[in-house]
Amino acid sequence: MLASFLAERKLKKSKRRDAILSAFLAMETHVTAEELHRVLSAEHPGIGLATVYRNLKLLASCGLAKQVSLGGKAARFEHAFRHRHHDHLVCSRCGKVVEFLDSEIERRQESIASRHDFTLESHTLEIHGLCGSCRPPR
Amino acid sequence: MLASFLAERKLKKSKRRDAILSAFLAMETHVTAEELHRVLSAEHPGIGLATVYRNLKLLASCGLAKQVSLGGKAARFEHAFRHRHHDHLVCSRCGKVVEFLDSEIERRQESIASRHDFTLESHTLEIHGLCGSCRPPR
DNA sequence: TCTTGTCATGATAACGATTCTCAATTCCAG
DNA sequence: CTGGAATTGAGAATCGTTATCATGACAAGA
Ligand SMILES: [Mn+2]
Ligand SMILES: [Mn+2]
Ligand SMILES: [Zn+2]
Ligand SMILES: [Zn+2]
Repeated sequence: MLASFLAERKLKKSKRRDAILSAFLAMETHVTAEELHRVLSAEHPGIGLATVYRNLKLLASCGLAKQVSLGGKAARFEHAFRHRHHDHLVCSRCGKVVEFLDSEIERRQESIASRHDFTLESHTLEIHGLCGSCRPPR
Repeated sequence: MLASFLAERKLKKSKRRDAILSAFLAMETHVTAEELHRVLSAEHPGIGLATVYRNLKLLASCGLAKQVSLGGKAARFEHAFRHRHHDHLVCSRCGKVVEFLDSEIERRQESIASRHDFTLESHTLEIHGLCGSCRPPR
């Protein structure tokens, strides 16, 4: 997947590139470039933050990663290979993220787009609220 | 509306504040602080960009304006007084914005939130695509 | 109307996230 | 091996936004 993408565009393999890819794949959260950089620094000290950004963008453009916002200011990346599209429910207090997919909502978005003569390209749906453990009791 | 809000918090009226409010109200688009500043500069030269930011934030906190993102990097503000909640359809090429409201989608978001034991606070739904005039013919 | 304490403002510095620049390094096809 | 091309790290630069701070405007009371 990455290999063919690199080949097609005469991009090279590199130790850091591989390290970033596997660190990202090992990650199970919606991660920030900085967070990933911190993790990587343990095994690969000296790796630059800019390189993490560069490669994350690369992973995104070849479909291995997907950038999402989740409300915060820093961009977050999630796995995109063999991952169904989904939207997010985010706790505004602790940041907990729940992924969901509602096909009726998806369908309606299609119809809204075509009703207004738009060719749907993508959409972002984020629901923010307080999760059970953050909700004040009583 | 603004007046009572200001009074409650011992904030003052001011020429610029009024100017910003009315310029904003006159605006029919989803405007950027910088765009509004540019417009204001015609009638009120010398008004600072920081002041526009400050007051736009104020308008938002008293319910006269609402901040939305619409995909770009700069925050945009839209009227919020006597305005029903709605979501946006945005042309990824020319930036055209269409507002819509789908009550079934709204309802489903409620149910998704409660299904996961979240207390819904807000949501953001943005559909991106190409509008009719931007879509390549062929 | 003058006084005064408070709030608002403009200029500009600071910020955080991200990208860019560029010289040094690493790749890899030949 | 080599040479040319791609990659990298460090740090500068960018962009939108906020913070600082000295100065000006406001409103309420004397
Ligand atoms: Mn996700
Ligand atoms: Mn709108
Ligand atoms: Zn929570
Ligand atoms: Zn368009």
